[in-house]
Amino acid sequence: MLNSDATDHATGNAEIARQFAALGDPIRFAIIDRLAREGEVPAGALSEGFAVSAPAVSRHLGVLHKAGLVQRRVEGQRRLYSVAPESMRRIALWTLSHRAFWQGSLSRLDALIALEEHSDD
Amino acid sequence: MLNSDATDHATGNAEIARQFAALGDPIRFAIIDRLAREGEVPAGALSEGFAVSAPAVSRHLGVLHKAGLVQRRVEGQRRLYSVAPESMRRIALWTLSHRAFWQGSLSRLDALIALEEHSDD
DNA sequence: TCGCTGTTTAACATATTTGTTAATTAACCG
DNA sequence: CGGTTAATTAACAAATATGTTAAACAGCGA
Repeated sequence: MLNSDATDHATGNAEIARQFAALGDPIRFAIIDRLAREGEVPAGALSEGFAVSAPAVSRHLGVLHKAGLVQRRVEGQRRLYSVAPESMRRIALWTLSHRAFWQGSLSRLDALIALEEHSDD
Repeated sequence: MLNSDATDHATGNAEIARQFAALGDPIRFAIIDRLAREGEVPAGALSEGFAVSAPAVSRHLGVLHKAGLVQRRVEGQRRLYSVAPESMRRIALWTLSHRAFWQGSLSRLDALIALEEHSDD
């Protein structure tokens, strides 16, 4: 058991973990997936789309907003939500930093060899 | 409020959401990050690296295993854990499927993305 | 102003998650 | 066999998350 550095090697690991946690709920994941496809969607439309009450969706949106995954824009009485691009980029970057594990159909050993070969990133 | 299809448009959304949930815990995220860098690591070594007890790490590994994110190999009295490549690929593909949201601004990254450009959408 | 629509906050019950320590299982070695 | 190491499972407390309904807030328009 070491200090907290041991659980947080790279910069911003805690933040991306919180973003993954936000994406971990099926409803929130579906919300993000839908926003990424449809662009801006008002809260009310999302409530109709998912099988929980409007207050529940509202709080899910709050969680996503707090995690930095969505942006909110006020237009009249509606709140229009959309995906925050930077957050998606952060997640994509993380997957790319470990791309040796998913590029092609690599075995675990191949992945490690690939990691050795381009150790930059 | 529609039926459950509305919260699960694409195939396997529930599964990837569970994987995000597994990655959402800071310790589990750090475990995955470390396994992706180091390859196979026995449970005991992980326990030493993170600031919680061995049983706690063991259960985190169980969660990761159940979510399909890690593989377990028994060697003598040790259990060697490693990242399951397919799960990483699934997450990477999800980010790529929404790359319109993040590919805009990083030029060094654009080259990497260009390599994947032929694959989907 | 009043009522209507859109959305969030409050209050609360229930379920899940996470951590701890103690006990258990399994393999190794004298 | 008996002791030691490696890891998991059991039992339980505390914290967090999720859903509901009711109330509150805010903008729109007659």
